[in-house]
Amino acid sequence: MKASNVIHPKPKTTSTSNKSLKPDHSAKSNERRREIVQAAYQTLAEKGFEGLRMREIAKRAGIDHSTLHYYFSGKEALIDGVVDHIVQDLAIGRPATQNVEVGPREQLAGHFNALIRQMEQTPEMFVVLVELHSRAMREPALRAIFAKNDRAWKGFLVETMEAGIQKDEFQATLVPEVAADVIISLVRGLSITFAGRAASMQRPLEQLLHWIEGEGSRSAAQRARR
Amino acid sequence: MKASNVIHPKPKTTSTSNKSLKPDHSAKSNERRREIVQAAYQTLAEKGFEGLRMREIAKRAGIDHSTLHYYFSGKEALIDGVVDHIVQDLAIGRPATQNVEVGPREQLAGHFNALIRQMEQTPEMFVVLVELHSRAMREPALRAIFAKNDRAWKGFLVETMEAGIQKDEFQATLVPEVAADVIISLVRGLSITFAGRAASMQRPLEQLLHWIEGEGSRSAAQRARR
Amino acid sequence: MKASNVIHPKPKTTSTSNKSLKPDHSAKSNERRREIVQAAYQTLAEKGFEGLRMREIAKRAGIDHSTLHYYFSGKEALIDGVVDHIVQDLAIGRPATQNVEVGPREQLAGHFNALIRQMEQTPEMFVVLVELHSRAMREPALRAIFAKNDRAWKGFLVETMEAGIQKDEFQATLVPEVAADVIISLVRGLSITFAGRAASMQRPLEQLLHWIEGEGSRSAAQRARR
Amino acid sequence: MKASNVIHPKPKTTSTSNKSLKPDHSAKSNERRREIVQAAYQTLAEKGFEGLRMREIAKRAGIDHSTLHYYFSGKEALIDGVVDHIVQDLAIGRPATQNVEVGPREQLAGHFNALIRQMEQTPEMFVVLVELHSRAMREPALRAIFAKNDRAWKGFLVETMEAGIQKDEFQATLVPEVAADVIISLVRGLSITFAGRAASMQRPLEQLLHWIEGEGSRSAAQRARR
DNA sequence: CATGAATGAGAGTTCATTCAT
DNA sequence: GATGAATGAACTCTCATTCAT
Repeated sequence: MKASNVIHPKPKTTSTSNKSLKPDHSAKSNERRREIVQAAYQTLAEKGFEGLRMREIAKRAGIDHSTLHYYFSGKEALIDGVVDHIVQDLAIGRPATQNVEVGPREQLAGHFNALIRQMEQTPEMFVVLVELHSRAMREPALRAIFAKNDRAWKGFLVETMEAGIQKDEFQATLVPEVAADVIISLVRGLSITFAGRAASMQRPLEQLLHWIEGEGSRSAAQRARR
Repeated sequence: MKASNVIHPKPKTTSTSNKSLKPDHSAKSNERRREIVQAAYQTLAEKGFEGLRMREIAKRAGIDHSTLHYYFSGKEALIDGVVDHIVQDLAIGRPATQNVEVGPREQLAGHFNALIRQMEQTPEMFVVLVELHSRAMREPALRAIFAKNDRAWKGFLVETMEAGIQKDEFQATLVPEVAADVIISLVRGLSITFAGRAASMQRPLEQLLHWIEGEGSRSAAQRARR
Repeated sequence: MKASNVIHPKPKTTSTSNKSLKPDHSAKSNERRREIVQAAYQTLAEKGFEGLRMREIAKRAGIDHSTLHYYFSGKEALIDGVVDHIVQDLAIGRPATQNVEVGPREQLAGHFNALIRQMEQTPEMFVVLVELHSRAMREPALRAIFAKNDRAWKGFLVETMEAGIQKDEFQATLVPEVAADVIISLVRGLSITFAGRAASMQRPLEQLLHWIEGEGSRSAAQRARR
Repeated sequence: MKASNVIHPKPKTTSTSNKSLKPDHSAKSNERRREIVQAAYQTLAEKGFEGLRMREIAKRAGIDHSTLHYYFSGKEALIDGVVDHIVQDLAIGRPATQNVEVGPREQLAGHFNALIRQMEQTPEMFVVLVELHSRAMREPALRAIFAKNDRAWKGFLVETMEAGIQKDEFQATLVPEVAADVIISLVRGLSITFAGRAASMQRPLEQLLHWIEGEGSRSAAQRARR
């Protein structure tokens, strides 16, 4: 990188979510914005923030780089768009709440499997996530976004833990909040350690699940009996 | 026709480990190099790769930016220096092997505590590590360096696991390698999730330790008796 | 590890004739390119390659130096443009073939006069030519361009020599190819020796013409009779 | 080239011959200076002024680049040294005056042969000469040096012409000064056109010699008889 | 005498951004 | 709405030169 992105630092309006600058959300316009965000997302996955260039994003989106500035007021606004996009994907990919139809153990196992599948199918997502987490360490605004996201994730996990304990599927001594933290951070760490090798995440996650069930839990005992 | 001369004369040796280019450095010179790497390290922690500027590193090191090029052939070489530095620190901060004097459980607990302390005392280190891991996802050479580092770390953990199982301090059903993977990735994830809040890492790590000990292990039983 | 990103991303295609990179240029754009080449040409004449600076060329062309990079991908490409320009001028300033209307002797004399006039009117051209020939001694690609140009020039001269011999205007013993070599190199040498004093080239060129005619040639005899 | 030579243009003391700045010409010191000039000469031949770097010259001379500044006050002074060197070589390689022992025709033929041999043996010399002539077009001081050199060369040639005419070895109608100009410029031009192919210079020079002798001159007649 | 260290001016190049069309 | 042209600030890197040792 010769010239950097951060060239014109601008007043820095704490950024990260002052969207709504362009209120004319015609359907076509919104579609274009989505395409651009997608292009930015891919570029970010491949080059990182360090190598993220407006011109490349524009080219990938099939538009002129000037046109890009028509849809997004600047690089920061575009990055905000990418963050929004990924946060939405994250929300979609995660159960909003404990499903009463399936048991907690099954639910958690399903959650883990979903994560593994996602890493197999869209590995770029995890690359971008690490990139963003890295940036979040320096940008409070972004950190706040992830914190909020984590709270939602953790909420689901805590709910699942409590249900599991109650139904005697999980270890009784489990502290739901601590277990949720372990799950979140382990997944996060695994996506770095085993980047691009989703299959390798399986056994560690299984191990975690076993621990959560505990030796004497009903489900564990049942499975042992089988 | 090669129009202008010597514009970018570097053969570009794909770099990454042609250290020893400046082998016989006087003590003072080596000291300067260390200072510069330290400055680069701090700058990287604060600005990330995205905002890493030679001029700022130089200013931080208290030298002219061209002097910086006297010590390091270019930005790449300097970054290699930072990577070397952090990898060394990593090696130093980690037990090389299982200590026979203390029990495996104590050893592991000590390891976790050391990590927490390190995150309290040098939080930048973890910021830089995430930055580097992020970059490693795109750069095989860097990935290889971390892979090697992980192997050493995992080696120690596996050894500890085996010793713990043998001495009946750890769960007998434990698969040492899987447990080691869990530990490494959990620590990695925690350093992101709880960046700057080292204390919050404690309970998740304790939970992990309990799981590793298992309910019926001797040490757990002993501690329960007390 | 590729430390910094995109620092020198150019694949460096060894260049020299990847023209047509910007093929479909609007008339205005092409005009600008011509202006820039002209500015580069003038700067080269005044400062030589040694003192050729992108910023000065830009200033001379009345544009920002970064705009210059909009039209030419780099210094090399710009220099290639200058070479193209001068080679074209060279081709234009030289009869493509022997004109049947005028006699060979007259044709050659006219050629010499044209050269003298050109040196009077555009002395920079010869300065640039020497600069380029100097560079060609080290750059095979440029040498090839001049070799091609020389072949065309020599072709015309050989044709003229042959016609002159046949029409008994030139010495019968003349070896056309050798004479052509003499002409080309003498002109080249005169433009150095008498740089900026075009008039001084006249007598040497007349002497050469006399020698080519020879003592007993018809035209010489005729002129002597008059 | 990124940074240029001409970086610190300095008052420009019209340069080109203010030597004697370092009066302590101990034998050893003078020897060193000669070595450095030789190194600069070679580098100039290979890279041209455009690529001439003090550090490379120093390395080639086997000394530190700082030491080079001890022997030469700066780049300009060193270049002056190279010019002096080549001008001396030029003087040595050329008969100071007409040799009465051998006939003028023989003398001239010998002169041409000597030039061809020199181009075979030390082609770099001609590369450097073109480089210097190119620069002389922009630097009056250097131009003056070459003018002086040319006067000496021309003096010898005129003398030879006159002797040849008198002894009836050369064409009676020859104008010695014009013929001398032709010789000088032809040689100059040939060294460019046939750079690195000294043998190709032979026939053009023979042609010139024949013309100078003229058809009916005694020597030509004699040779024809043989 | 010689050198390692340091400097500063400036080079080519990049890139986000703006503006007129 | 879209684009080609233009900008300027900032970047990495180079090099002749100087200075303390």
